[in-house]
Amino acid sequence: MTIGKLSKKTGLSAYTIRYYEKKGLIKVARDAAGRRVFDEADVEWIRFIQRLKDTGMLLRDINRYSKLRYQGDSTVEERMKILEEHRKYVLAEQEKWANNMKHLNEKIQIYREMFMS
Amino acid sequence: MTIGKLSKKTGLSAYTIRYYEKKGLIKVARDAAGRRVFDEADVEWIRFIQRLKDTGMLLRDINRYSKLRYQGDSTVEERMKILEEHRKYVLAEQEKWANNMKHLNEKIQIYREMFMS
DNA sequence: GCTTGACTTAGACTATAGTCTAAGCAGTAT
DNA sequence: ATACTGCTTAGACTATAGTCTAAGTCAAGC
Repeated sequence: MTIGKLSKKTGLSAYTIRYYEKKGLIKVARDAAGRRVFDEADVEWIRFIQRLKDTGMLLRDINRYSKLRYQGDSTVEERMKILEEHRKYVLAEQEKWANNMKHLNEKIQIYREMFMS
Repeated sequence: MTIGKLSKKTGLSAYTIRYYEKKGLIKVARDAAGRRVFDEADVEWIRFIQRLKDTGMLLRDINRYSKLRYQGDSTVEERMKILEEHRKYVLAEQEKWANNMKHLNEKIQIYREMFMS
């Protein structure tokens, strides 16, 4: 699969995919002509990167995880620890969002009363 | 209250508070010597800005809201609409976070099984 | 055999949101 | 009076994450 196909599959722009490769987040195979070649495993890995990004992990930290992943199964424990640490962060964020949502609802309610009366 | 006190109260740096003023998010009174003077109403407003920011609203959009707010009660309806729109966004984000959390837990579980066995 | 379209590179540019510096002024403490 | 602290300004600088351009290569269809 070419970078264009992968871009369509993942929703990342080709620019961004190249940028992720340059940063070290993904390692990419090449064909005889020097063009990037991707497979389904790359798609899965990109999707996981997107999840980490969506939950506020910085590329810097995703990169740390990525380096371990490319080192193979011996790094499973360390990767698990990173994810467990990140899980704590996500839980805290969810709490923050819930709290902010509560206040947002209250504010809207106040406005609604002001506007109705 | 000076900018230093407000900074301590809100957790924003003095730099950031000045930056928010420059951007138009907050309007600030001055004393005879030209120094910024804040009151409790400013603290409340900053705290609300922080909530909007924490829920992913861009300064650009917070600014739009701010301009209406400084125009007085006649803009209540419009502000309410902005908040209701933003509320939808926050709900969608919460769903995304919940979904990502689910996958994160699954991944951790897989690692845990790999590590334990 | 030429055009078209997708690919390649390095490096410049953008957006967002700060963060800091330099030079200077105001008010308080010794 | 002098030193100290906290404030003032404009504008330069930083971090993060892309986004795009220029110049060129390659393979397929006509």
